Amino acid sequence: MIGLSLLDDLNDRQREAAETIDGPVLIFAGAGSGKTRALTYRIAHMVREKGIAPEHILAVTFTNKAANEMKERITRLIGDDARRLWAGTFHSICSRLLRRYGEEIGIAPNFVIYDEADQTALIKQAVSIADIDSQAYTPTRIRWAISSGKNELLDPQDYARARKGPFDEIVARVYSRYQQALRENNALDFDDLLVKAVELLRSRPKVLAALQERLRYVLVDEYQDINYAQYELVKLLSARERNICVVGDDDQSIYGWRGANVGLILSFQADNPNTRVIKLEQNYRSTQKILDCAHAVIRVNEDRAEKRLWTENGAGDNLVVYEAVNEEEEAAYVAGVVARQVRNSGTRYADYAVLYRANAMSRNLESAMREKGIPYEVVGGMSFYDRGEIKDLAAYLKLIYNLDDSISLRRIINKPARNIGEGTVSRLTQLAHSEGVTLFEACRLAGEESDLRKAQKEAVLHFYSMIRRLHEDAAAMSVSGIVKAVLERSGYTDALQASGKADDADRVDTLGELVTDAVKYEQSADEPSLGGFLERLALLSDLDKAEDLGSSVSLMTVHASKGLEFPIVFIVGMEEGIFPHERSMGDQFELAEERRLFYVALTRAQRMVYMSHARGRTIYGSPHGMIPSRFLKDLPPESIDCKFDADSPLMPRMFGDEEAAVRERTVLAGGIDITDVLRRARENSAAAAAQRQEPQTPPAQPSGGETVPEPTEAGKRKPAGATRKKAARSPAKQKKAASVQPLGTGTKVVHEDFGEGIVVSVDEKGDEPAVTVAFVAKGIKKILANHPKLKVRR
DNA sequence: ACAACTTTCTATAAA
DNA sequence: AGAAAGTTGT
Ligand SMILES: Nc1ncnc2c1ncn2[C@@H]1O[C@H](COP(=O)(O)OP(=O)(O)OP(=O)(O)O)[C@@H](O)[C@H]1O
Repeated sequence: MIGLSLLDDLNDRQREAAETIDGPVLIFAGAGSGKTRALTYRIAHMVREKGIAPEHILAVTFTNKAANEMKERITRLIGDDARRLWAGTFHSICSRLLRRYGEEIGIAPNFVIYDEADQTALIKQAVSIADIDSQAYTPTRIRWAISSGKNELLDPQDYARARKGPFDEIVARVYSRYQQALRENNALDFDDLLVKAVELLRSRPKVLAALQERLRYVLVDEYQDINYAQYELVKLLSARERNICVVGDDDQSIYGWRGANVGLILSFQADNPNTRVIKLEQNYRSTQKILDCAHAVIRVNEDRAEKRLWTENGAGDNLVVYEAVNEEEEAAYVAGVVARQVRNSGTRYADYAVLYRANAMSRNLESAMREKGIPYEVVGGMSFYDRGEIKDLAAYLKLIYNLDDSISLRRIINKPARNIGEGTVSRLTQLAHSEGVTLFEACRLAGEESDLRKAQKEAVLHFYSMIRRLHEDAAAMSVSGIVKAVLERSGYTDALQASGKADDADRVDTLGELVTDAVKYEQSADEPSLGGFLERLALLSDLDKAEDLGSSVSLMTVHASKGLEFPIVFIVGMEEGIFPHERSMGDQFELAEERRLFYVALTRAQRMVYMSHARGRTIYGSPHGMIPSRFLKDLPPESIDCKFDADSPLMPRMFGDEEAAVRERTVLAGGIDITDVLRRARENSAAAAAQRQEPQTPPAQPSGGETVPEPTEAGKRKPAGATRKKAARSPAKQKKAASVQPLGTGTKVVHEDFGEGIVVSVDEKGDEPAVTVAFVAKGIKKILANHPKLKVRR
């Protein structure tokens, strides 16, 4: 439909990237410069103009959602051929590879994928057998160590050889047992998917050759966050044709903690002779002020490739830094701004994202959103798929799919209660050991002859035949049919319904949703299968799992927001110990990564950013005083407005006895000196006041109007969340919004009844913005910002 | 074996 | 504060 103008949507540099299809290409550029778009169009161009069959192209993305959206966009550009493209995350691609070719290296095609909880459970077993002090060496720490070993492609022997201390010694021992246990369970953990895929390609030249023949063009997005195993995989696959195009930004490397190595993108050019390096400098996403702030933050880091971005989008509004009393008030502020803007400024809920450093911080935000009736969607954290009942159901499915999976078996053998307790399970384990059979087979043996009591024998045998029958029947059933059969035959639903508790009724509903999920899967998958469904369950990213971002406010971690964009972004919890996180504060490298993370957060925004920090916060149930994040200090003062809330009873004191206020607040904050907060607040109020004197200064309240960059195309990795046109606003709304504009902290005002005064704070929590004004004659009063008797004093 | 109660631990980030 | 783990009584 686009004809010859396919590449018209690209600038010159992007077009160069899209047209250079042979040999190594590195697209290296800052945030929002159109890297992903260049990649997408490059694929379309290859198929459409260069006649390359889509099945010869492999595109690796960071989430499956990104892969699907890329496919969809390419489908729009070139038609249904795009469906034959290979696109996905490293993990899903490896999983598919191993299902197909895994037997070559001894992996049965019905392997199951172990998630973190399964891994930890397995390590616990390995640790207990190995008689290791599990106090000093927690399963979690060992899991981390094993995982980082795997990311470097170290097998247990390599790990033992490279050990550096007593901890590594233990890890090496556990690692070896752990791998043994995985084999016995016919399971792979997340990291194994990569490790085994590399092993396959390295050791089976025929398989490698077949894949190289098929995958002649390899493209990788977000290359700054790949680990060594992934690097090796890409290298192997692209070794023959050497048509490898990678895209990334060293400033956005935020996954070092899980083994990603930013050096791999920095050395790409050296690694691949004749690499064409393409740098993109025009930013299409954000306002100049957002870019200024982002650059001011990231330039502090050393050892980075300097990239200066420019934009035609205009300056935009000043970014806002809000000081909240505590986390609740912070959340109320966010919800208040959203509610008011959606009401008054013609924005939509989907235009907003609230970003935070840690998943646990979503709680307050959620309740604030609920309170104001704002639709929201939490990405990641404790989601649908993490609920106990879903994991139970998944465990049933895994066991039915792979009868060797003892971890899943243990999980559900007594769910619902079947009178098979811990004691019985450990007897079964012993039996399995002594007879050299799987735990599942041990159930059958135990039912025939063993020292179990009659009731237990029957229960175990009954469980065995139930699973056995499901396993056999599954072959002829649809995925949703299997799911339903499990729920019925296991008695799981019955038990929940019989309990009569409200929570359990909710659980029944949740399980019903998984049935729906299975039906949807059947409809969308090319060849639906239980294995495919389980793979999806295991490998979907948090972002993939989230639904309906198109009509709600998105709540997610900064990590999850990578690659996305939103018109308006909130970044909450800008405090020392939170962002940067205290566990990163002791290490320069980790601190630099925290800074990059903040850079990523800022650069998600198209037209407005609100940052907030709380003076106090409840952590582990007890109150803590918080210091504003060091990153806030790096923001250019001329591009930000600071606000704080005078409703806190302490604030007015600042105008009288400031020292007392400081003392009082120091106590409030748990003994931590917050003088710095006050100093900064004063400075910024003064700066803001000074700025407001100048006529051309944009208003503090984002109007959703003039400075808004043009709406994006159907929208990046965020389908329905595109920006609204400004023309849609009614004159009445415009007038209303306009009258609110100039009242920021420090503004001098005059009131018909109260006389002259100065704005002490702006309250955005309510539906209508209110200001607290210190009147010279009448003292401090709180008034609606658009009150007709209130005027700005020139 | 299991429900109800008490104590301890927890919250980086994620496929 | 809330979840997980541990403990007690039936
Ligand atoms: N040539 C262009 N003309 C107009 N808009 C563009 C152009 N290229 C990209 N854009 C828009 O700019 C925004 C950012 O593009 P894109 O997501 O591709 O950037 P990116 O470099 O991948 O960003 P990030 O580094 O954050 O992942 C998108 O909304 C995209 O539609």
